[in-house]
Amino acid sequence: MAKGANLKTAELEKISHLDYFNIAVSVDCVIFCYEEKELKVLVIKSDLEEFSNLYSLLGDLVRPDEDLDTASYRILQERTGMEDVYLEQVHTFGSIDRHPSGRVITTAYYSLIDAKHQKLRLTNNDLHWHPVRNIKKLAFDHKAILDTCLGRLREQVMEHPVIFNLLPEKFSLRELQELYEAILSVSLDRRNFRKKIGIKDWLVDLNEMEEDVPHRPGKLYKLKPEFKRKTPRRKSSSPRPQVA
Amino acid sequence: MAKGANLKTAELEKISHLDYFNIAVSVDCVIFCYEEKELKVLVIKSDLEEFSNLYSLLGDLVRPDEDLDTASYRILQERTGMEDVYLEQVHTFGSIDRHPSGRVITTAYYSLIDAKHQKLRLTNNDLHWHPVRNIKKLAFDHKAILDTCLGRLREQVMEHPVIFNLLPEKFSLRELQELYEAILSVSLDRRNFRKKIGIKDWLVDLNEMEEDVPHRPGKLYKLKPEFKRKTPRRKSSSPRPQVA
DNA sequence: TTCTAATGTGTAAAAAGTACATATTTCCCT
DNA sequence: AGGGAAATATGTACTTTTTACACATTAGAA
Repeated sequence: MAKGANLKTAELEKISHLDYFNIAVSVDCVIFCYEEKELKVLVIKSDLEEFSNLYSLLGDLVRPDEDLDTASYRILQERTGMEDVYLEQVHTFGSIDRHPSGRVITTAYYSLIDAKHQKLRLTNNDLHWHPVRNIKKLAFDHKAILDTCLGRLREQVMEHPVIFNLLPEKFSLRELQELYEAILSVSLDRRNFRKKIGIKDWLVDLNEMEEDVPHRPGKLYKLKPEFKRKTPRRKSSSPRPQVA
Repeated sequence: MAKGANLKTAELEKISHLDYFNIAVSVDCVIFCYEEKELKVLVIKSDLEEFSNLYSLLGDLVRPDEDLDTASYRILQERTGMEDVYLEQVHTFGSIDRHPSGRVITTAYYSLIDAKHQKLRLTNNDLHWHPVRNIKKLAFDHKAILDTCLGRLREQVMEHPVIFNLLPEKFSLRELQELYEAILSVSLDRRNFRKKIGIKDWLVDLNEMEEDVPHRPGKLYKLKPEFKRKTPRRKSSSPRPQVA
């Protein structure tokens, strides 16, 4: 339940018998970055005793005055300090017993950020980037949440220009290809990859070269500005319903 | 808020100041069927005064002892009497002001059912099938929910064999094509359509013919059993988290 | 200067998608 | 019983996309 759940126990007791308002609502963020040629996810040591040896995703209860997208954005900002991030809702997990302290449903978001541009707000809870492929178990149902979000990312990555949120502004085609390979866990043919990316017409050739690489430098590219879409696709708050 | 929200006002008042347990959780079902060559959705007259002239989707508050998938299944069953239905979670809508009587977040599901096999549980609220293409406005944010679910259906329909849940067990290729055309709002070339369906290898030729058609009857097909997937893709309740 | 490691590029074959026309079968009507 | 209407069934040429695959070039490092 992370922080934010600062309810006095007495109050909790008082409402626990009520049928329809005793479900808490949280959001959990699967925050991906790409670092050292690996896809990583931001995790933190669980502060629940039940899960004392496990890590969990970053999440928090939704405040009564914020919508879900705002809540996920807040969590991301609190932890990474980043202002302009790509976030997308994926799925809501609502099993009865998914949280040991009570009924909490959670809406999962995934987020893509450029590891270079963020500074983690360090806590004493061992907040850190963890390679996705090493993660076997997480607290709560967070492993299932991670898997679902990774699945969604994989679905989107070939169709939509979202992957660029994981890279710095300027990148080489090799970096881009390695990132695809890391996300999809496949290896791709270089020529076919370049052809395919070329067809999509997402990139601008910057006429600049890589620097500080221990081999022949490659050209640098950036994403065409019209494809930058860091804010959620769906509007964060739908218009108030109009009475006929 | 539909039925189910039978809280006494005093109790409501008592808890309304609490920060984190005053968000109600509902599910809304976008129940599609295919009838008279049109895609239709099940709607009901809103029972809120604010929306007295509008229809809404079928929804209800989630009970404390049921998970989200179960709740959507219950709603569907209560209204259509069907046992074995295709249901899939799409998106959770959580704007602060989406519901006039308070903070209610809702998880939207879409469902596909064969119109022939259900009998609506009639109410005095004008529950009925409404052609999707005629719907301009619904109560709450239900029009946005409908649009989102229709969009998801369209995304899935060419890739996954879900569409067959809208058809009877046996169908002709013409019926199938007309259904695709209704969902996608396009018209398709018959020969190319048959080729494409053939490649997917989803169908079994039943060696039977249509009957009671006013023209030359076509062959009947059915979906191969291994592609029937009426239950939700994601497990309806995730395993209890295991402590390390 | 030579070696190494990566960049950059093209072509042929296979698969999938698109556009398009004619013969056939059944029903229905006279 | 025959003829017309309406829908079924089917194939081919063209284009586009996908896949498999090899060699010359460049810059850094030794």
